Amino acid sequence: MAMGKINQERREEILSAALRIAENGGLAAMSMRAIGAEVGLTPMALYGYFASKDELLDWLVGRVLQEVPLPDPEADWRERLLACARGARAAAHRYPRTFSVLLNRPVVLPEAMRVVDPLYGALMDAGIPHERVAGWERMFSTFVLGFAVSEVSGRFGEGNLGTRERRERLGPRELPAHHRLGEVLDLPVDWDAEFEEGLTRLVAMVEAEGTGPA
Amino acid sequence: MAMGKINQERREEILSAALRIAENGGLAAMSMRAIGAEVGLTPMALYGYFASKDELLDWLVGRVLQEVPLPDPEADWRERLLACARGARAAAHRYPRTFSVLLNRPVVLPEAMRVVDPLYGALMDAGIPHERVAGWERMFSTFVLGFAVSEVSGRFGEGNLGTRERRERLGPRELPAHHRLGEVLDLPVDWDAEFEEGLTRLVAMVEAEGTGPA
DNA sequence: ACCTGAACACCGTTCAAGT
DNA sequence: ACCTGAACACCGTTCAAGT
Repeated sequence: MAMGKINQERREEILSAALRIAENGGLAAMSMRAIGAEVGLTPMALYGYFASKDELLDWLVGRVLQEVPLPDPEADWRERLLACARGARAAAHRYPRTFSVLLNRPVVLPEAMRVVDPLYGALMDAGIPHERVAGWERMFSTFVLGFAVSEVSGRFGEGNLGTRERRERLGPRELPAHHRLGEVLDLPVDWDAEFEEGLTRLVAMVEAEGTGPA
Repeated sequence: MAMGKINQERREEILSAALRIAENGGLAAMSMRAIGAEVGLTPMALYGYFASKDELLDWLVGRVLQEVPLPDPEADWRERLLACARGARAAAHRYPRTFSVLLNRPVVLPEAMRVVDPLYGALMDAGIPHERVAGWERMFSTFVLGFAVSEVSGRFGEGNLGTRERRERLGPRELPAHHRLGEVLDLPVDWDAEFEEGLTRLVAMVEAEGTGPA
């Protein structure tokens, strides 16, 4: 940037505008021109706040991370882990078209550390050896982000509509296991319950490795 | 499309060209013009094979999935699960700039079912109740894809370079847990081992829920 | 310190036309 | 059945200029 003080409030305003545009219209609609118009500026004025659109997207990761609430530090470490996970998934549901930037871009922001820090704290309090805390945090956040992104990107399937007919187009020779399972695959899915089940398993695994409160 | 027979070979050729361009130059370099030039066609000729660039990207998901090898159906269910997971991660390392399309786009392709089918088969053979097979497959593939995408997108950090100085810029008040952990966070990470550890845990969990071979 | 306007080299895509 | 060329409405970004 090579720039002196710049108006931080205005920068936040620009990022919120970008987020708004991405949520109605999709990420593709989030052009510099559209963002500029949303805040009443020429597209070129944005280059006073961000060196490029790519840098703006990096900051947008931080803007989305701000929407993940921090857990109550007084709570049990289990409660803190659950609160972080549920808060992140809730943010994904709130910003379904933008959330995937979290998995697609290298995270090199203070905001990322702000969100990771309570996870480190909870894992230490669970008694995880210090040299293994970062690895557990990666497991935990990979599950949470992976699940949330899969949900909102539609990778898990949009309510299984049409799944049955697609399955039958290929036949039991190509898809033996699908056909053995049959109509069980068309059952509705309780995504909340599935997420909570995964979380419960993870917390149990942390508990098993931990040696009790530090 | 509203189109009769079209040259399937040519379509594969186009998708391979697109993959090649994305890998050297990044996804942003994968323009219709660039893809056309790579196969010796006008950009407009591509619209005879794909209705839009978006549809081309959907097919590209299938093209990447083709790179995930199918496991030996004679092997133990554990071996089959491991083979699928390692094969998918290997594909991510082979196509680091393209692989994230798998998590970002709804998957509605026969190729996706082709990859999922052996997972269903392995989970059934592990004794997972039929109505829970799809859920387990989602857990498993979320871990594998989430980990692989995080690795290649740099979300896990590029060898922790600069982590220390960024940590110290924020101080122990904002990042208490980071500072309690201190230099342990700068230790090098064995990604292969971390992936294998996660896999081992997942397989153990499947085994615990399963009731033995069907 | 912050913003604009014109311009450049690109995009994806439509349309009419060619063989 | 397959492909081209010109054109349209967009992009991100540079540069010189304005206050």
